Amino acid sequence: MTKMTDLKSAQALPLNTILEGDCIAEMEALPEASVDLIFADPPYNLQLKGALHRPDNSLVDAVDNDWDQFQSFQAYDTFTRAWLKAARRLLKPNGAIWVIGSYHNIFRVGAALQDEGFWMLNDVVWRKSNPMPNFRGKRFTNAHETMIWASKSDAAKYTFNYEALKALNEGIQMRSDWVLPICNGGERLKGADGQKAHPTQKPEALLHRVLVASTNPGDVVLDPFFGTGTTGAVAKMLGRDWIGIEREADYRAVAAERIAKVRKFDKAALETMKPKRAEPRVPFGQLVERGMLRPGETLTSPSGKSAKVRADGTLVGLDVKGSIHQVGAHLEGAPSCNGWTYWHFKRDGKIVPIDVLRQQIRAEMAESG
Amino acid sequence: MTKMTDLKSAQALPLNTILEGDCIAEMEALPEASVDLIFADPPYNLQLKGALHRPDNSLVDAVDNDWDQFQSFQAYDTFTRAWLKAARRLLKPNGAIWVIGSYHNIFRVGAALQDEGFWMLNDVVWRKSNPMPNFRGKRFTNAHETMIWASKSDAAKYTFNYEALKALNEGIQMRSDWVLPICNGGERLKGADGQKAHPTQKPEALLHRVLVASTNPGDVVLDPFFGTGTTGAVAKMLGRDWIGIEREADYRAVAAERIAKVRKFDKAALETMKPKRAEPRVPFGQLVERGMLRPGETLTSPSGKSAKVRADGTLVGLDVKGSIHQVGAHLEGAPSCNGWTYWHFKRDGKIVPIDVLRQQIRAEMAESG
DNA sequence: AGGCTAAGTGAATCAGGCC
DNA sequence: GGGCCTGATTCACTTAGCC
Repeated sequence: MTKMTDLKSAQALPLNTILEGDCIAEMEALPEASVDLIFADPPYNLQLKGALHRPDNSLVDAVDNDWDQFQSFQAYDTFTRAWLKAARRLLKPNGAIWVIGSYHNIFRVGAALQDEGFWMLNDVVWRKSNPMPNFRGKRFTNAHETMIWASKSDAAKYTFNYEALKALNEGIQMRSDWVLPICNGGERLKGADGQKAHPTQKPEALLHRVLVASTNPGDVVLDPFFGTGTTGAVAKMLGRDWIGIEREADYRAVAAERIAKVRKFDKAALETMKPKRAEPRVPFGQLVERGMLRPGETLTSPSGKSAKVRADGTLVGLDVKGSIHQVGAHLEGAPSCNGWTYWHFKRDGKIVPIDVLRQQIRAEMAESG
Repeated sequence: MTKMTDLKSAQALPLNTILEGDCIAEMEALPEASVDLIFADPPYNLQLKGALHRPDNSLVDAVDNDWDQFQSFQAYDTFTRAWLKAARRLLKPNGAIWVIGSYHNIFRVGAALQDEGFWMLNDVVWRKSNPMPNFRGKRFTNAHETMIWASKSDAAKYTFNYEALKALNEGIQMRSDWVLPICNGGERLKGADGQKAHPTQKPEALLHRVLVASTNPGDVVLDPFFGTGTTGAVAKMLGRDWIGIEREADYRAVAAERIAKVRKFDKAALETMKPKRAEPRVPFGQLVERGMLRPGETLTSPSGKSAKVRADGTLVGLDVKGSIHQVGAHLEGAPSCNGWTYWHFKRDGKIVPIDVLRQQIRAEMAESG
């Protein structure tokens, strides 16, 4: 049974834990096709040539960690392709991946994603509302980072909570550029020495939007470059399961402590706006069977077309017969037509769309469970 | 003498003309190290599978030209590396290149640039103020394109007119994300049939900013994918010399006619380039993403109503869910409601309207420009 | 002229379920 | 998996047309 296999894979997964070690080896040890989403913030391979000072001569605390050093583009590519391959194996067929980077590495990552068979869905720009300025006046303020969102393949039925994102954006569909502040203030984790615990901690708001957009409650989210665990913290809040992989003990310790403090949001708060497709399908014929519309009754369209209802739930127009959608499309010369909103009938002297009858049936269904 | 060599090369250049033919062959025929800047808008290699209709059933006029078709990523890469190699040969040692693209091609272009020895200076995001929406609700609105700005090598003393850009941006350092409208209206070139002359004409404002930033008057600017000649038109306005290369006779004809009409710089034109500074819209969902309000938290109204916040920035009340405005209006039995002033939350023991949080975000945004 | 409404359009990798 | 059918889905801006 498929269900049992799923269950077995799920049980084998070390959910809601931080794995220690190299992400490639750790991913290879996990069961294939077991993860719904991967969020990855890999090393950026910054090519910094020396210390950078602000105009007031203070030193900029740049990323100079060992884990960000690669000998060449080729070495970086080899590393990138290896972890992407391991990541792809882990994803369920309908799974997806997000990778974030800057101009130093994102183009190599993007090309590798395509070469490995991922299917790009969007590139999303995180537009920082408070970036570090360019102190020397030699370039544009580096005010954004780029995220790539890709499904496992071009055939994948990836998750996208369109209505929820549209709600987040007050009724307008969400764009590919997101304006969000960088992570600082109380959210920025500090070590015992008061220094920032991780040089590139991502803001929780960014992960919130990523996870609301592309996962559902109960999904498994894996982050192979876990760092201080922003992915895990937000996943926990949102009722998603998570797995982190991190090499550095210091980061693991900070992440574990951080996530332990996180409270999950109430179940009701996790519900988001749902698409219409999620509602039960009501065949048009049911309206006729139930006597809401009589065979022989005439339906009309806003454009002045008309057709008659038949006993089997089909319509017949001037030179056409078929479903409410087919007849509407034919009469309009359109490639398709939503008959529910196209066709109208008369009730109490008013012209109303037949969709109100469908809504009536759906309301009844909801009441009776 | 270096000066003489420069002069000789410059004289051999076919300045302010459109060369006909394949850009690789044409570039190879020009003298090396003779060009100050290259602006390239190569084919994006869109992989469209079928017709797309808008919700009103009208057909989207997609880019399906032959010149955008490639057999595979490998074929696209071969093409890309060939023209980049020819372009690099043409550049003076301190020259630079801009390439524009979308997620379909820009990652491959970026990786190839690095592999060919170009040195990335910035990636710049063109945020379209009026992009085409995603009609099926399957992805984020594809609301931006990416430009890469790179010098010929990491040793190049490239041109960057920092102060001019800062002035263009009202005294604030220019960022790597530029908000500009797409090219339409009177600027959009039409053919004799009234149809758009080119499917992907770029706005002059974009080229204006590129050329002001990275060239000086008298510099030579080459565009190997000239199209309808936006680069040439803006270069002429700004007193730069230009060279275009274009395969298609139709495009060449339109471009030549267009550029002939252009007059050199007119100060009034600069005024239109200034970004608008309207009060930014802040979706309520951003308060949730940013952790200013917690999913599950209760909001109250002065009239004693209450509702709970959900993870997607919608509210859920007794028998209603939706935006802060919708739920407020419903609970009051009013036709509309300003949720920002209607809903309140508790902070430091005091009841305050959620609008204070919006003001807080706007203050942050104002600081960052 | 001016104000209003309707129609048109832009680099797009744009469906899902059932039989 | 293929074929067939249902039915869900858009934002900002420009231009044309009408009053």
